[in-house]
Amino acid sequence: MVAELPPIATEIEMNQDASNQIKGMNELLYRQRHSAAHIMAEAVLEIFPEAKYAIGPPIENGFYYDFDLPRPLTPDDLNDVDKRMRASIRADKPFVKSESAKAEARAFFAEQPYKLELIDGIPDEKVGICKHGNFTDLCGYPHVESTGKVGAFKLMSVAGAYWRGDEHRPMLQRIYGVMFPTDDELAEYLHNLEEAERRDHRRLGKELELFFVDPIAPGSPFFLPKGTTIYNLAIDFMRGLYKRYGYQEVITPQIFSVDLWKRSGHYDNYREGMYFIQDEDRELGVKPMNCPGHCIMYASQVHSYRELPLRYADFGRLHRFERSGTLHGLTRVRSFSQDDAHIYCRLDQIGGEIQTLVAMMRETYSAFHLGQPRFSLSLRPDKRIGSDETWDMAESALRDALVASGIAFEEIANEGAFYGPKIDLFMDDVLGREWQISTFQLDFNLPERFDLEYAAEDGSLQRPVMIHRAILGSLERFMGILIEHSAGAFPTWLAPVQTTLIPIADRHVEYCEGVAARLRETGLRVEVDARGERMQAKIRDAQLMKVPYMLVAGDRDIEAGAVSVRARGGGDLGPMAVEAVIERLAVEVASKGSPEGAAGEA
RNA sequence: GCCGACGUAGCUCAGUGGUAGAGCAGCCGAUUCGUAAUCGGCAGGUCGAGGGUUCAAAUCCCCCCGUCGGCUCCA
Repeated sequence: MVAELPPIATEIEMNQDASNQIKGMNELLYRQRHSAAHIMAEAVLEIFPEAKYAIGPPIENGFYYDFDLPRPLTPDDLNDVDKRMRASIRADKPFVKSESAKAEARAFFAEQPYKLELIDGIPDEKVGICKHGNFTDLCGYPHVESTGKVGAFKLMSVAGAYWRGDEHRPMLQRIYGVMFPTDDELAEYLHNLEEAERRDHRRLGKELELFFVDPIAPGSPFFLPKGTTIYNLAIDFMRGLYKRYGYQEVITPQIFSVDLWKRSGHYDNYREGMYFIQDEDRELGVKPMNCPGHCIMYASQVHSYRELPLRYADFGRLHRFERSGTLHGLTRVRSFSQDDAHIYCRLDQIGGEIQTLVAMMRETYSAFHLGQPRFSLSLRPDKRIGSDETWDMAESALRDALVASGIAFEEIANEGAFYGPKIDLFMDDVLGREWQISTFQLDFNLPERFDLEYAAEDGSLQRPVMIHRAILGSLERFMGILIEHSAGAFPTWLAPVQTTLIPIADRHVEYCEGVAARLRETGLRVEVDARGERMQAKIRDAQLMKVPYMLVAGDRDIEAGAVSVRARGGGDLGPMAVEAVIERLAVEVASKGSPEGAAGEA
């Protein structure tokens, strides 16, 4: 295996434009991170010569490599790997690329089952080989010229990872590292990580007294009064939209006979995600989704084309079994409710409905001060129901609606559900993990299974199409994302406590209670901090609880019929008349603003 | 579920075979103060559950529960 490839510096075209697929990585960084993975494998093989090595790609903030090792890695091993990597980098060994015939490569990697499997999966006749020092790897991707050219790195963790992500295949040990071009950028990244931990919704949920989870109910959060306030405000907000956008809210059962789940197909396809209860005479399933119940409701009445689109909204509580290892604060839970709705409409109404959903989504993301989500459009999979004409129609209806709304989106072939194409919206959490929030899914299947019909203009009976849609998605998950994006400093309309009255001395408590009563009359959520603490301590505590406005009252204020206003983040705003404060807060609440500025754009 | 780490007071954490600790929070008392922590006292733990080793276990071993990170960003 010899034949030299062209020198690295002359652009080797990268497989599938690999570096563009990963967020925030230019080609140099891609090469550096990829090279670092090779250097790490070199180090691990020095320690464990018998190790089997699998794959080691560059990733968003660094790189990883998967190994099959004789024993679990310890933190000491990581230090050892780190040291050996730095030695290799100091030695500045050149990366030498070549190609070899598959047969030669198979002979070379005879003791490396994972490499052999990779070779089998490569369509070309020749495979890439990359060597530096004594380490040789199967590799078709570009590197830096030599080990000394990589950036600043730090090994982060060891984790289990199934070979090829398949839980039926062996579990390997994955070492994660981060790498940036310079020491400063690495330090900044590590600093940002620490900052991110401070705004982790699980931490803030406890600190701000919003929610907690207890081992007594894994994956099922308890919402404390303050968290419940926010949760209900989110629901109120959606109800407000429903009035304007023509939705009808409904209430449907929690537990259904398995007959329903058999008819809907959930029993066959989703059973492992459901909870079942044995009644005295039959088996019942706790609902993981509202859609079958809504279909029963739709079918309970006769429908005319004049009623369509018919929009049923439901905040019903859903239960889904999630594997214990996947539970995560509010973002992956077993018990939750959604701002769920199902729209029954004609095929030609799909486009208009989607455009309306985008408008609702924009209002919502703006009101909650979230940024722009990432959109994806998932197209027909191989295994599907419905005719090609129907799919053509449905896919272009979704695509056209997005284009008409000026939305940038990514089309993903083959990722749609078997029952229809869908649009998903994703937001990052504070650690850069992406979660699905909103979803708009077409469904040709359930109307079929439940034999849903409407009377058309010509008197014939037609089948409606169904749109599953949620804008906040799981309210639990939404709240988790909301907490992290706001760092707990919610816009005023959402803050569980909107103002705290701070009497300077005991003799000012009565006045504060009077002001608080006046504020409550206008619908504000107000507390009076009447503890025997100093004003400074009360301010500090209110700041830590991220209360938007602190109203301080002492002798001077009482005399003037005023309060001294302090805004969260804005400092001391000086004395204001009580009625002026009410006016300011009313405007801010109505505009969904915050003390730090107006509502964000979505 | 699987791999690894972790689980000590309400919270954050110290304690690695020999009498369970600190800070904050809580309670009581004093202080009545002008924009991010007033002072003093008191109380608070079957050391996640169960089993084992040992004269002796928070500490070592086994098992269970839970939490945290990870489990295709595909040579």
